[in-house]
Amino acid sequence: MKEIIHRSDCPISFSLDYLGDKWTLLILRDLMFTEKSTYGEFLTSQEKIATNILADRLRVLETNGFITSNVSPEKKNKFIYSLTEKGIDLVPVIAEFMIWGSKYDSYEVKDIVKKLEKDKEDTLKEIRQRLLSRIRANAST
Amino acid sequence: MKEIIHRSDCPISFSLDYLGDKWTLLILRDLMFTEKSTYGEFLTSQEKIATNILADRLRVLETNGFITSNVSPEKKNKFIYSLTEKGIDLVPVIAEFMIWGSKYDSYEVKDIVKKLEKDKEDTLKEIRQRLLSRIRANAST
DNA sequence: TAAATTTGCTTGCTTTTTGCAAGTAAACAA
DNA sequence: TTGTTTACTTGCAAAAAGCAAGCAAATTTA
Repeated sequence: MKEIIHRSDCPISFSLDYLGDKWTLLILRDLMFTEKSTYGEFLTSQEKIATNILADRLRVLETNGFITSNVSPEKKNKFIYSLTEKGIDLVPVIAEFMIWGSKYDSYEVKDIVKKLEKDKEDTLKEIRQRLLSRIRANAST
Repeated sequence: MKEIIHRSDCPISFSLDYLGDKWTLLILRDLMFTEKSTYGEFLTSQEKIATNILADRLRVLETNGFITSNVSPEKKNKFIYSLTEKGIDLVPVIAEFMIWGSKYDSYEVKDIVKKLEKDKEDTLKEIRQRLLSRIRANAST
Protein backbone atom coordinates (compact mmCIF):
# COMPACT_ATOMS: atom_id res chain seq x y z
CA MET A 1 0.00 0.00 0.00
CA LYS A 2 1.23 3.43 -0.94
CA GLU A 3 2.37 5.31 2.14
CA ILE A 4 1.20 8.83 2.90
CA ILE A 5 4.08 11.28 2.69
CA HIS A 6 3.92 14.34 4.89
CA ARG A 7 5.08 17.45 3.09
CA SER A 8 5.73 19.59 6.17
CA ASP A 9 5.15 19.80 9.90
CA CYS A 10 2.10 22.04 9.45
CA PRO A 11 -1.04 20.43 10.91
CA ILE A 12 -3.15 21.71 8.01
CA SER A 13 -0.91 20.14 5.40
CA PHE A 14 -0.77 17.01 7.59
CA SER A 15 -4.56 16.80 7.36
CA LEU A 16 -4.57 17.45 3.64
CA ASP A 17 -1.99 14.73 3.08
CA TYR A 18 -4.81 12.30 3.99
CA LEU A 19 -7.90 14.23 3.05
CA GLY A 20 -6.86 16.57 0.24
CA ASP A 21 -8.75 15.16 -2.71
CA LYS A 22 -12.23 15.26 -4.16
CA TRP A 23 -13.53 11.98 -2.74
CA THR A 24 -12.22 11.04 0.69
CA LEU A 25 -14.27 13.56 2.64
CA LEU A 26 -17.41 12.59 0.72
CA ILE A 27 -17.09 9.01 1.94
CA LEU A 28 -16.69 10.29 5.48
CA ARG A 29 -19.66 12.58 4.92
CA ASP A 30 -21.78 9.56 3.99
CA LEU A 31 -20.68 7.76 7.14
CA MET A 32 -21.41 10.82 9.28
CA PHE A 33 -24.60 12.23 7.86
CA THR A 34 -26.35 9.33 6.13
CA GLU A 35 -27.05 5.73 7.00
CA LYS A 36 -24.70 4.52 4.27
CA SER A 37 -22.05 2.09 5.44
CA THR A 38 -21.29 -0.34 2.61
CA TYR A 39 -19.39 -0.23 -0.65
CA GLY A 40 -22.58 -0.56 -2.63
CA GLU A 41 -24.28 2.22 -0.69
CA PHE A 42 -21.36 4.63 -1.19
CA LEU A 43 -21.61 3.97 -4.92
CA THR A 44 -25.20 5.22 -4.92
CA SER A 45 -24.23 8.73 -3.79
CA GLN A 46 -25.03 11.55 -6.19
CA GLU A 47 -21.40 12.30 -7.02
CA LYS A 48 -20.86 8.91 -8.73
CA ILE A 49 -17.45 7.86 -7.50
CA ALA A 50 -15.67 5.31 -9.69
CA THR A 51 -15.44 1.79 -8.29
CA ASN A 52 -11.65 1.63 -8.28
CA ILE A 53 -11.36 5.03 -6.59
CA LEU A 54 -13.86 4.01 -3.93
CA ALA A 55 -12.00 0.76 -3.24
CA ASP A 56 -8.73 2.66 -3.04
CA ARG A 57 -10.03 5.35 -0.69
CA LEU A 58 -11.68 2.84 1.61
CA ARG A 59 -8.37 1.00 1.81
CA VAL A 60 -6.44 4.20 2.59
CA LEU A 61 -8.99 5.31 5.17
CA GLU A 62 -8.90 1.93 6.90
CA THR A 63 -5.09 1.64 6.76
CA ASN A 64 -4.79 5.02 8.39
CA GLY A 65 -7.33 4.42 11.10
CA PHE A 66 -10.19 6.64 9.99
CA ILE A 67 -12.60 3.74 9.51
CA THR A 68 -12.87 0.03 10.28
CA SER A 69 -14.51 -2.71 8.25
CA ASN A 70 -16.45 -5.72 9.50
CA VAL A 71 -18.24 -8.53 7.76
CA SER A 72 -21.97 -8.00 7.84
CA PRO A 73 -23.73 -10.29 10.33
CA GLU A 74 -26.43 -11.26 7.79
CA LYS A 75 -24.33 -11.50 4.65
CA LYS A 76 -20.79 -12.68 4.60
CA ASN A 77 -20.05 -11.08 1.24
CA LYS A 78 -20.98 -7.66 2.59
CA PHE A 79 -18.73 -5.36 4.58
CA ILE A 80 -19.90 -2.73 7.00
CA TYR A 81 -17.63 0.28 7.30
CA SER A 82 -17.67 2.34 10.49
CA LEU A 83 -15.98 5.52 11.67
CA THR A 84 -13.31 5.34 14.32
CA GLU A 85 -12.87 8.13 16.85
CA LYS A 86 -10.17 9.56 14.60
CA GLY A 87 -12.74 9.73 11.83
CA ILE A 88 -15.44 11.11 14.09
CA ASP A 89 -13.07 13.89 15.08
CA LEU A 90 -13.43 15.18 11.52
CA VAL A 91 -17.08 16.07 12.06
CA PRO A 92 -16.24 19.76 12.72
CA VAL A 93 -14.19 19.96 9.51
CA ILE A 94 -17.00 18.55 7.42
CA ALA A 95 -19.58 20.64 9.25
CA GLU A 96 -17.65 23.79 8.38
CA PHE A 97 -17.47 22.75 4.73
CA MET A 98 -21.21 22.25 4.89
CA ILE A 99 -21.76 25.71 6.36
CA TRP A 100 -19.46 27.40 3.84
CA GLY A 101 -20.95 25.47 0.93
CA SER A 102 -24.47 26.36 1.99
CA LYS A 103 -23.55 30.03 2.10
CA TYR A 104 -22.05 30.12 -1.39
CA ASP A 105 -24.11 27.46 -3.14
CA SER A 106 -27.45 28.87 -4.18
CA TYR A 107 -29.19 25.53 -3.88
CA GLU A 108 -30.88 25.05 -0.54
CA VAL A 109 -29.97 25.33 3.11
CA LYS A 110 -30.33 22.06 4.94
CA ASP A 111 -31.92 21.85 8.38
CA ILE A 112 -28.69 20.57 9.84
CA VAL A 113 -26.93 23.75 8.69
CA LYS A 114 -29.56 25.93 10.28
CA LYS A 115 -29.11 23.99 13.49
CA LEU A 116 -25.33 24.34 13.30
CA GLU A 117 -25.59 28.07 12.76
CA LYS A 118 -28.00 28.39 15.66
CA ASP A 119 -25.92 26.46 18.15
CA LYS A 120 -22.75 25.06 16.70
CA GLU A 121 -21.16 23.69 19.83
CA ASP A 122 -24.15 21.70 21.01
CA THR A 123 -25.04 20.46 17.55
CA LEU A 124 -21.51 19.17 16.98
CA LYS A 125 -21.55 17.50 20.38
CA GLU A 126 -24.85 15.85 19.55
CA ILE A 127 -23.59 14.49 16.22
CA ARG A 128 -20.42 13.30 17.87
CA GLN A 129 -22.32 11.51 20.60
CA ARG A 130 -24.56 9.79 18.10
CA LEU A 131 -21.55 8.52 16.13
CA LEU A 132 -19.61 7.49 19.23
CA SER A 133 -22.56 5.52 20.56
CA ARG A 134 -22.66 3.67 17.27
CA ILE A 135 -19.08 2.56 17.83
CA ARG A 136 -19.84 1.38 21.34
CA ALA A 137 -22.88 -0.53 20.10
CA ASN A 138 -20.63 -2.36 17.65
CA ALA A 139 -17.96 -3.03 20.27
CA SER A 140 -20.46 -4.81 22.47
CA THR A 141 -21.65 -7.24 19.78
CA MET B 1 -10.13 28.74 -18.11
CA LYS B 2 -11.42 25.34 -17.09
CA GLU B 3 -14.79 25.66 -15.44
CA ILE B 4 -15.56 24.05 -12.11
CA ILE B 5 -18.14 21.31 -12.48
CA HIS B 6 -20.42 20.63 -9.55
CA ARG B 7 -20.99 16.95 -9.03
CA SER B 8 -24.10 17.24 -6.89
CA ASP B 9 -26.24 19.66 -4.91
CA CYS B 10 -24.52 18.75 -1.63
CA PRO B 11 -22.83 21.78 -0.03
CA ILE B 12 -19.87 19.67 1.06
CA SER B 13 -19.22 18.40 -2.45
CA PHE B 14 -19.80 21.95 -3.70
CA SER B 15 -16.97 23.11 -1.45
CA LEU B 16 -14.71 20.25 -2.47
CA ASP B 17 -15.30 21.01 -6.15
CA TYR B 18 -13.21 24.16 -5.49
CA LEU B 19 -11.05 23.15 -2.58
CA GLY B 20 -10.65 19.39 -2.84
CA ASP B 21 -6.97 19.04 -3.64
CA LYS B 22 -3.66 19.09 -1.85
CA TRP B 23 -2.68 22.70 -2.58
CA THR B 24 -5.55 25.18 -2.71
CA LEU B 25 -6.19 25.30 1.03
CA LEU B 26 -2.46 25.70 1.71
CA ILE B 27 -2.39 28.89 -0.34
CA LEU B 28 -5.39 30.16 1.61
CA ARG B 29 -3.67 29.11 4.85
CA ASP B 30 -0.68 31.27 3.90
CA LEU B 31 -2.97 34.21 3.24
CA MET B 32 -4.80 33.70 6.53
CA PHE B 33 -2.10 32.77 8.98
CA THR B 34 1.13 34.20 7.58
CA GLU B 35 2.16 37.50 6.06
CA LYS B 36 2.70 35.87 2.68
CA SER B 37 0.84 37.51 -0.17
CA THR B 38 2.90 37.15 -3.35
CA TYR B 39 3.71 34.37 -5.78
CA GLY B 40 7.31 34.31 -4.67
CA GLU B 41 6.35 34.12 -1.01
CA PHE B 42 3.94 31.24 -1.57
CA LEU B 43 6.77 29.37 -3.27
CA THR B 44 8.87 29.58 -0.11
CA SER B 45 6.38 27.57 1.96
CA GLN B 46 7.65 24.29 3.37
CA GLU B 47 5.47 22.12 1.14
CA LYS B 48 7.24 23.24 -2.04
CA ILE B 49 4.40 23.73 -4.50
CA ALA B 50 5.40 23.54 -8.16
CA THR B 51 5.40 26.84 -10.03
CA ASN B 52 2.85 25.78 -12.63
CA ILE B 53 0.48 24.42 -9.99
CA LEU B 54 0.75 27.62 -7.96
CA ALA B 55 0.03 29.75 -11.02
CA ASP B 56 -2.94 27.55 -11.87
CA ARG B 57 -4.40 27.58 -8.37
CA LEU B 58 -4.04 31.33 -8.01
CA ARG B 59 -5.87 31.72 -11.30
CA VAL B 60 -8.68 29.41 -10.19
CA LEU B 61 -8.97 31.09 -6.79
CA GLU B 62 -9.14 34.52 -8.38
CA THR B 63 -11.57 33.48 -11.11
CA ASN B 64 -13.89 32.07 -8.49
CA GLY B 65 -13.74 35.04 -6.16
CA PHE B 66 -11.72 33.64 -3.27
CA ILE B 67 -8.86 36.08 -3.76
CA THR B 68 -8.05 39.26 -5.68
CA SER B 69 -4.75 40.37 -7.14
CA ASN B 70 -3.31 43.86 -7.34
CA VAL B 71 -0.10 45.28 -8.66
CA SER B 72 2.25 46.12 -5.83
CA PRO B 73 2.54 49.88 -5.21
CA GLU B 74 6.34 49.76 -5.07
CA LYS B 75 7.04 47.24 -7.82
CA LYS B 76 4.97 46.95 -10.92
CA ASN B 77 6.20 43.44 -11.65
CA LYS B 78 4.94 42.21 -8.31
CA PHE B 79 1.39 41.14 -7.51
CA ILE B 80 -0.20 41.22 -4.10
CA TYR B 81 -2.87 38.60 -3.53
CA SER B 82 -5.56 39.25 -0.94
CA LEU B 83 -8.48 37.27 0.45
CA THR B 84 -12.02 38.29 -0.39
CA GLU B 85 -14.83 37.84 2.11
CA LYS B 86 -15.66 34.56 0.38
CA GLY B 87 -12.12 33.44 1.11
CA ILE B 88 -12.16 34.76 4.65
CA ASP B 89 -15.31 32.73 5.28
CA LEU B 90 -13.11 29.63 4.95
CA VAL B 91 -11.22 30.49 8.15
CA PRO B 92 -13.35 28.07 10.22
CA VAL B 93 -12.72 25.22 7.76
CA ILE B 94 -8.98 25.72 7.89
CA ALA B 95 -9.04 26.23 11.65
CA GLU B 96 -10.77 22.86 12.07
CA PHE B 97 -8.17 21.19 9.84
CA MET B 98 -5.54 22.78 12.06
CA ILE B 99 -7.18 21.48 15.22
CA TRP B 100 -7.63 17.98 13.83
CA GLY B 101 -4.11 17.90 12.43
CA SER B 102 -2.65 19.04 15.72
CA LYS B 103 -4.46 16.27 17.53
CA TYR B 104 -3.24 13.51 15.24
CA ASP B 105 0.15 14.86 14.21
CA SER B 106 2.67 14.21 16.93
CA TYR B 107 4.72 17.25 16.03
CA GLU B 108 3.85 20.28 18.13
CA VAL B 109 0.74 22.16 19.12
CA LYS B 110 0.79 25.74 17.94
CA ASP B 111 -0.32 28.59 20.18
CA ILE B 112 -3.13 29.45 17.82
CA VAL B 113 -4.55 25.95 18.26
CA LYS B 114 -4.44 26.25 22.04
CA LYS B 115 -6.26 29.54 21.73
CA LEU B 116 -8.85 28.03 19.39
CA GLU B 117 -9.45 25.15 21.78
CA LYS B 118 -9.82 27.52 24.69
CA ASP B 119 -12.28 29.87 23.03
CA LYS B 120 -13.08 28.93 19.49
CA GLU B 121 -15.83 31.43 18.77
CA ASP B 122 -13.93 34.50 19.93
CA THR B 123 -10.67 33.40 18.35
CA LEU B 124 -12.33 32.84 14.98
CA LYS B 125 -14.02 36.23 15.25
CA GLU B 126 -10.69 37.85 16.02
CA ILE B 127 -8.97 36.26 13.01
CA ARG B 128 -11.89 37.20 10.79
CA GLN B 129 -11.81 40.80 11.96
CA ARG B 130 -8.09 41.06 11.36
CA LEU B 131 -8.49 39.76 7.80
CA LEU B 132 -11.53 41.89 7.06
CA SER B 133 -9.77 45.03 8.24
CA ARG B 134 -6.96 44.23 5.84
CA ILE B 135 -9.47 44.29 2.97
CA ARG B 136 -10.87 47.60 4.09
CA ALA B 137 -7.38 49.08 4.39
CA ASN B 138 -6.78 48.10 0.76
CA ALA B 139 -10.11 49.45 -0.41
CA SER B 140 -9.31 52.91 0.95
CA THR B 141 -5.96 53.22 -0.85
C1' DT C 1 -28.86 -28.67 -6.34
C1' DA C 2 -27.89 -25.98 -10.25
C1' DA C 3 -28.35 -21.40 -12.14
C1' DA C 4 -28.85 -16.62 -11.51
C1' DT C 5 -27.96 -12.70 -8.58
C1' DT C 6 -25.82 -9.81 -5.21
C1' DT C 7 -21.79 -7.76 -3.35
C1' DG C 8 -17.35 -6.09 -3.34
C1' DC C 9 -14.06 -5.55 -5.56
C1' DT C 10 -9.86 -5.90 -9.68
C1' DT C 11 -8.05 -5.13 -14.29
C1' DG C 12 -6.92 -2.81 -18.53
C1' DC C 13 -6.96 1.14 -20.95
C1' DT C 14 -7.45 6.23 -21.92
C1' DT C 15 -7.54 10.83 -20.27
C1' DT C 16 -6.33 14.24 -17.02
C1' DT C 17 -3.50 16.11 -13.51
C1' DT C 18 0.78 16.65 -11.22
C1' DG C 19 5.59 17.42 -10.80
C1' DC C 20 10.00 18.83 -12.37
C1' DA C 21 13.34 21.54 -15.01
C1' DA C 22 14.11 24.97 -18.06
C1' DG C 23 12.79 29.10 -20.42
C1' DT C 24 10.62 33.84 -21.02
C1' DA C 25 9.31 38.62 -20.38
C1' DA C 26 8.45 42.83 -18.00
C1' DA C 27 10.11 45.84 -14.43
C1' DC C 28 13.88 47.36 -11.69
C1' DA C 29 18.57 48.32 -9.80
C1' DA C 30 23.48 49.13 -10.40
C1' DT D 1 23.19 48.99 -20.51
C1' DT D 2 23.68 44.87 -18.13
C1' DG D 3 22.34 41.86 -14.58
C1' DT D 4 18.61 40.78 -11.34
C1' DT D 5 14.08 40.22 -9.52
C1' DT D 6 9.42 38.73 -10.09
C1' DA D 7 5.89 36.20 -12.01
C1' DC D 8 4.91 33.31 -14.59
C1' DT D 9 4.84 29.60 -19.15
C1' DT D 10 6.31 25.51 -21.60
C1' DG D 11 7.56 20.76 -22.48
C1' DC D 12 7.86 16.42 -21.01
C1' DA D 13 7.59 12.34 -17.86
C1' DA D 14 5.11 10.20 -14.05
C1' DA D 15 1.11 9.59 -11.32
C1' DA D 16 -3.75 9.69 -10.56
C1' DA D 17 -8.48 9.63 -12.14
C1' DG D 18 -12.16 7.88 -14.88
C1' DC D 19 -14.54 4.40 -17.52
C1' DA D 20 -16.06 -0.17 -18.90
C1' DA D 21 -15.62 -4.81 -18.32
C1' DG D 22 -14.45 -8.83 -15.71
C1' DC D 23 -14.18 -11.83 -11.60
C1' DA D 24 -15.03 -14.47 -7.34
C1' DA D 25 -17.27 -15.57 -3.07
C1' DA D 26 -21.68 -15.72 -0.83
C1' DT D 27 -26.52 -15.89 -1.30
C1' DT D 28 -30.97 -16.40 -3.37
C1' DT D 29 -34.02 -18.47 -6.71
C1' DA D 30 -35.83 -22.02 -9.65
